[in-house]
Parts: sequence; structure tokens; C-alpha cells
Amino acid sequence: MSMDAVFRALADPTRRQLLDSLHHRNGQTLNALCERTDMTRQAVTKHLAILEEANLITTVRNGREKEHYLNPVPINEIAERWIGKFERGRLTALSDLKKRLEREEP
Amino acid sequence: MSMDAVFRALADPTRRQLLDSLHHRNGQTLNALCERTDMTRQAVTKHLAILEEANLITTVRNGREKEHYLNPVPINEIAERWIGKFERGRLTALSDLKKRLEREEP
DNA sequence: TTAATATGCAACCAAATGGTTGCATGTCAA
DNA sequence: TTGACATGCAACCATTTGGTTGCATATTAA
Repeated sequence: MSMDAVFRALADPTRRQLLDSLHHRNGQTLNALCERTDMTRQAVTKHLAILEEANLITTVRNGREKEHYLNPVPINEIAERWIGKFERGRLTALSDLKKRLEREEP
Repeated sequence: MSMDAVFRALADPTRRQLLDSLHHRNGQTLNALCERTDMTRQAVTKHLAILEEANLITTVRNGREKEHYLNPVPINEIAERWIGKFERGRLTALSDLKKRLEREEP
């Protein structure tokens, strides 16, 4: 559950699209997720493994099928612990930059 | 200002550390940023270029120095447009999973 | 003017990444 | 039981990535 794994998992557009797909319909199987993409099943498997390692999805084995469920907790943690910090500094950072630019171009 | 560039820029721990450093002290020069790391100046230059392309930092040339300023706007956009979507679904997703698990293990 | 300083550019390299193909395993249904 | 279906595993490949070294350019200060 390292934050780095979450960031790296989110870096790939295909993986974000997989999360989107699960957000649209939770609990999809591997084959169902493959139908919404143009790559091979094995490629999707690898992406899902990375998402699962980052704890962004949880899987439930159901017979010969494997269902994939979104886990929004890591995204929430990033939002709170990391993004919040930069959002808080937003106004001051912008005003700093403005002041600096004004000083540079008098 | 594509969202993909922002996600990819945030994927690297060194680049997040650079953002942290700028969050701690805004407007640092390349050399100042280099002092807080163990890699070469050229490596840091590359990371800064990626951050700048993602619009996460803005630079101001000041003589022979170049100052780097945090731009929290893209992070804020990701938080609002992308993360918010998944946070909203948090409770329902978790309850979905719980129901599913209960069904699987009666 | 000259030397030191701050940054820029380009070639190069090893390792990670995203993808493929081929085959194996396990489960359901006829 | 047997065939079809869903997933798993492993080897392999091209490209991207993160890093280096070496040299070039521009600005400040003595």
C-alpha cells in the first residue's frame, strides 16, 4: 500500500481506463474488461496485477471467473495526504508567482 | 495541459520530491534544487522539464538563474475532475464489495 | 577582459515498461 | 468424460525512461 505504487499505477492511461470501466460497472471479470479494449487479454492481466498490487482493486474468485472490484481507499488517501497539501498552498503560491513576475517586469 | 502528462509526471518519486521541495521553498533555482538530491544536475533538469511540460511548475528567468515556481492548478484539476469521481463512489463501492463477499462466504 | 558560475544540449546506456505469442491449468456444461 | 471457456504463467521483444558524461552557451564578478 505504498503511495508510490498507487502513483505509478495511475500513470498509465490504460489502467485509468480500467478503473473507469470498473467505476461504470463494478465487479467485472477479466474477459468483460477485455471487451472494452483492443489489446490482448494477457496485457490486461498485467495491468490488473499492477492495479491490484497498488491496492486500487480487489479481486474475488468466483468459480472459474475472477471479479474485479474498485477500492477507492488509496485514491482517497492520495487526495487527503498528498494533494491536499498542494491545494492548501494554492493561493499563496499563485500570489508568490505574481509578485515575482511583477518584480521582474517593472 | 493534458491530464495524462500530469499523471505521468507525478508517477516518479524524484519528481514528487522536487514538488515537495518547491512546496517547502518556492522559486528555487536549478542548483538549489540539486543540492537536495544525489543525482546529477542534468538528471534534475530532465525531471524539471517533464514537470514544466505537465504545467506543474512555471519558470522565471532571472539573469543567469532560472527560478522554479509551483503551479498547483493541474493537481487541483485532477483532484476535482478525476479523484472526486472515485471518492463519491466510495461508500457504495465498499458496500458492494461487502455484499459480494458475504454472498461468496455464507 | 577573464574566470567562475548557472544553465542548455546531445549522445549514449542500462533498466523498466507495455506489449506480444505460446502453452498450461482449472472449471463448467453437455 | 470431454470439450469449451476463463484465467495463469513464462519467455520474448521494442520502446520508453531515468540516468550518465562531455561539451557549449550565457551571465556575473573580480
